[in-house]
Amino acid sequence: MSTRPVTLPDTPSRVWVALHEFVTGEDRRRALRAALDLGPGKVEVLIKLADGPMTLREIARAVAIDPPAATVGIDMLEARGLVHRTPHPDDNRRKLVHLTDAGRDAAARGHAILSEPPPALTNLDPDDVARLGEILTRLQTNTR
Amino acid sequence: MSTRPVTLPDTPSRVWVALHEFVTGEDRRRALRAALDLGPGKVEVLIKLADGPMTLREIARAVAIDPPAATVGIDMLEARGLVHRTPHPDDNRRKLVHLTDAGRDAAARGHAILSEPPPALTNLDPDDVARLGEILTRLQTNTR
DNA sequence: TATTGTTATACTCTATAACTATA
DNA sequence: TATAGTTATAGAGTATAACAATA
Repeated sequence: MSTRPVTLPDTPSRVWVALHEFVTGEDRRRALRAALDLGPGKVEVLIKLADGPMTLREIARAVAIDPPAATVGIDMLEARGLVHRTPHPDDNRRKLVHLTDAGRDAAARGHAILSEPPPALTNLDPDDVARLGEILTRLQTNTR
Repeated sequence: MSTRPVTLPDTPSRVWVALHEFVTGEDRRRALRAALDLGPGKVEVLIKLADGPMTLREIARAVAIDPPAATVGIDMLEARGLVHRTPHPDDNRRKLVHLTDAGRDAAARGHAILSEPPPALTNLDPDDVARLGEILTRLQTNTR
């Protein structure tokens, strides 16, 4: 009787689970909390705002939260002096959220933390890194 | 004057950011909430408990939370009838947390949701899936 | 009427500190 | 004295519903 391997061959499902484990194994939340006292969602907002001001609605859509959550979240960032609101020039209902200088600094520091690859990836064979990059490019264009 | 590409070559950092975007783009939290009314952390606990009972301490370590958070979390799962506590046979300070039948069912359904690969991955060339699986295996053994 | 932002409210998730019971 | 679990408390994060102002 031949022994069969316990692990299945590489199916999309198995690869998906492994991908998730690898990515979420790195605890970015703790790193961001320690460095900036902000969660990943707040840092994500700051980084998006680095490209220019956004309305509350746009922020909510960009980070997949509801409008009330955006209001509360921006309230907190504003209380910390990282963003500020101005009236929208074309529509008095809307408000534009801008980064302050402190917010721009926090966005840059947060981006640096989030861009720091884990050692396992840094130590990976450069050919594998290149292959991985190519496959990811194909995945990203594979919306369908 | 030659035009240089805007994107940098594939560095570990760029690959890391792309990996993260791909993985977290799928909103598992909403899917789990809709199907089971549980968050990813709770489902993760249920799935781990499917391998056998664990003490509160073991659960806390396994999902990287503090002991009080484990107590509160298990309280909630117990109130929903998904787990139950029994005294530890060897040590009266400890308690063992077991899945109930309902908990085992929820763990299975949660595992199915978490294992469901996104369309982009399902549609990926099987050779790329295999390559990706190999690279992930090398990454996982690359702890250093 | 529809849209933008807000307030009120509630629940989940997690952390720190202090406590109880047991080893 | 050290460990396992708990309680109390606090804050971040997000959701739903109801509301005000503006389009």
